[in-house]
Amino acid sequence: MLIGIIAQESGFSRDTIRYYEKIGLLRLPKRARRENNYKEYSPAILSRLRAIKELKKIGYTLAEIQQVIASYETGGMDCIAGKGQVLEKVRLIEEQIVQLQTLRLQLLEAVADCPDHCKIAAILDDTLMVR
Amino acid sequence: MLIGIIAQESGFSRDTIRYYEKIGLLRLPKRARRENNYKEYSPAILSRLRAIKELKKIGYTLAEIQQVIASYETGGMDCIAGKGQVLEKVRLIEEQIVQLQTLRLQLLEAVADCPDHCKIAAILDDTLMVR
DNA sequence: TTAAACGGTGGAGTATAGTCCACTGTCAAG
DNA sequence: CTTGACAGTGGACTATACTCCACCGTTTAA
Repeated sequence: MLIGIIAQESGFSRDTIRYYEKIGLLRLPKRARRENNYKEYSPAILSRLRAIKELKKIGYTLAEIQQVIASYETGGMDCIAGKGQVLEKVRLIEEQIVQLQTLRLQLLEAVADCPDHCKIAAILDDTLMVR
Repeated sequence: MLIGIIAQESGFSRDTIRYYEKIGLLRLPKRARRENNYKEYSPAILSRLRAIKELKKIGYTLAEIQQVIASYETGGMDCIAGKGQVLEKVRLIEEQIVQLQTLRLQLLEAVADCPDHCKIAAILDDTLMVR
């Protein structure tokens, strides 16, 4: 199929598919062309795009996706090691959540006394001392 | 003071300070030069860098910082409007937290049955159907 | 036939916040 | 004096994931 079709079927834009080819996430044989030089995308490429879509949904980066699919395709996919990596991702996410929650509290605190007392103005008073 | 000194005092790198000048977050009068053409940074610039540092700590982007400082300096700082903006930031943060928590659960779910059942492999089985 | 959509390529741009590189001039310390 | 650090400028690079632009050829539908 042509790129417009596979774009439609996969839910990725043509530009995104070309980008994935450029970074090696998708591989098209050089001979996969029509007579007019248009690229012929096989159903296998569509499958791969669907895999990419699913993995992106659970937070995998493109680099990680490339790695996971490569392992899978060479039959060397190690669920134990994969679990370790996933748990590491979970840990990073938990860290992020804590940071966001801290930030949230700080912001709420900043406006708690508004308009009687404005913490942002206080910061600026303390640092700029211009008023 | 010279850039090395203000970098030291402010905790920002020289490159960062130059970057802030470039994007207009810091403004140096053209005449603020020594005889050898080295830039002379006034204490006011240091104050401003300190303000930037504090605002970054509570999650403000550089664009937001530029805006807030500008308002403050023109005496037009509106605590009420500022509160609205802050609460909007809080809302976005809360959204992010929810997304991260969802993602966390999904990832934990993905490895829950590992190594008996590997969800990642299942995704790849479903999509790639190559094994 | 014509115009618009589609396809191709190469490359730059976007967002955000820096960071690094190349080159030149100045300053300070050994 | 010499060398290394410091300062300046312009511009490219980094990270991540696209998206847009310019230009050219092909296809499609009115």
